[in-house]
Amino acid sequence: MSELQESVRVRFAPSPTGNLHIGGARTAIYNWAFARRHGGSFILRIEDTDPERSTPENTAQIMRSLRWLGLEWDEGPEVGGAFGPYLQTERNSTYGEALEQLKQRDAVYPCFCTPEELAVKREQAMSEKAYAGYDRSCRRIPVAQAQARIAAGEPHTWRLKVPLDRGDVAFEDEVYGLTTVPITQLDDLILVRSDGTPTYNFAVCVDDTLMRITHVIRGDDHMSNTPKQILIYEALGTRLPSFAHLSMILGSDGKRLSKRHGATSVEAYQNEGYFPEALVNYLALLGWSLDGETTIISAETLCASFSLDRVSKNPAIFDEAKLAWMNQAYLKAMGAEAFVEALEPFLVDCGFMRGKGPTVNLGGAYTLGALADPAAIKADIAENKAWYEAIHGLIAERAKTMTDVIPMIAYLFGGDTVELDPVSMEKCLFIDGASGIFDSVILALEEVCDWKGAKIENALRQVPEKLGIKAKPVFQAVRVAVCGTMVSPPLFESLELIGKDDVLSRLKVSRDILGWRESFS
RNA sequence: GUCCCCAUCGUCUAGCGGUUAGGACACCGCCCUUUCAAGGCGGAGAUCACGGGUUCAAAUCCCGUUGGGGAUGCCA
Repeated sequence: MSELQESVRVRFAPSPTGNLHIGGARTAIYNWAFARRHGGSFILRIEDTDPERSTPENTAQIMRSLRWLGLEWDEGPEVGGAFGPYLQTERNSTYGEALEQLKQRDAVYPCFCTPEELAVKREQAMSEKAYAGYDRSCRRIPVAQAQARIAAGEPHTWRLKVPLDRGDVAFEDEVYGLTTVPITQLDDLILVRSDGTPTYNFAVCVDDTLMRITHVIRGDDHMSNTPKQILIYEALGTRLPSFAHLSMILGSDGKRLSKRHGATSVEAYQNEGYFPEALVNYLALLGWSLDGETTIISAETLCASFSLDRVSKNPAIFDEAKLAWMNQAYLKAMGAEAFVEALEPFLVDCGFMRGKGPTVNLGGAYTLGALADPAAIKADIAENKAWYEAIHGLIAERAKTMTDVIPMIAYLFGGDTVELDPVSMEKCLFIDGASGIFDSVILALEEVCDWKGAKIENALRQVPEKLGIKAKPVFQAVRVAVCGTMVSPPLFESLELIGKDDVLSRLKVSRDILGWRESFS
């Protein structure tokens, strides 16, 4: 790699034709980490030259996702910078100037072929022989004649005059190494469309030059564009940036990641309750490795150690299970305070209000659009921080994402009642002598003054001892009565959080049910 | 069609001429245990896509084949 004689400047240049997807996020992460590693600048540029598919909403969403991931850009939309504007649609005059320059250098020529004509030519050439691009017919039009046609208002594009005597185009890719493309494969590509707007390849070269980009780190799909762009740089007479291409991220079937693979956008993972740190960690290691051993890596370490020569050339299959595992690793490692902060939006969305139960409960699914007042929920969290923080210890070893947490903790919010799961009742509640056991349990718990997990456990352990039965069925019955199901977070801590009065109420409900049941048999 | 690129356990990867081919996820078993997890320990899993070379020695270097991906747009 050549010496970095000037400060590193890299860019992430998404086109806002959709939201930020997994592949784009990884490209952004590598650019960002590379900039941080070299004390350079990370620039965001929006490539919105396609008016058909670009929307301001997508631009906003992409920026939201980047910020959520913690990838702050040093220059770009909303933060400014000395080389703006950073939206290509706002840079039209710049491309116009660049085109003028190329005209003066005799590096371009007008092409009057219509899209229809070109399509016919292409199809014909493809079927007959090896098609290698535009046949350059308009290049042979005499200058005076071309000028006259332009003056007459005939629609035309501007094409690059690829030097016929130039040898093959070669470049040293920072991850793929030397790549050479025969010049015969490169045609006179269109730089400026008939409507005066620049094409992707042209805009990229002009912008990367003007924005002083030193390293172009981008998706693999641009590998074949690179030789074309090198030709444009040469026509412009500007220095080439370094290039580094990143292999693609594939779905579980080895095919290009798409909707049918499930969540592909960063936003979707955010909504599913993944942590940005975990996503960044996972994505960073999907195609790059520190040493082959490290699986959990902080953003700081990533920024201190990222290098292009350890980027993998192989396309990688996106493994949801590993991401989920990693997310849990972050969940376990994060402090209770940070956990509550992350949990709050999910509680608000689901309408979980202490004592009032989950507001929206559709057959076990807690969905967005709750009825509870968000302000009230937030206030309750603020006033009872310790209570909410205790949840972390209950679920960290059991949940992978925040959306896992929600159904897991619903029972904590029911106040004096809980929804009882029929299967769990059948298996663990309706056991021999259950109502007697419950009488003892209630009696024992009523006597607990200091309502803490350890005290509750002591009291509860005495029940099976006195009755001369095993502890397990007793605990399981209590679990069902208080938590609603036979599978739940730790029992004693749960009882502590639910509170003595509510626990006793729930136990009495079950005791009554057992009483009625026994009276019928 | 033509051009470019890629190829190590199911998955992500380490490896850069000499290793019992290492780690992580997933999987299986045991331990722990009031449930579920988590954790600990152990296991299975890769003839390094295939075929030729080069070399005393090849997963590592070279050539070919096969398979996959990308480009070949007035999309990016």
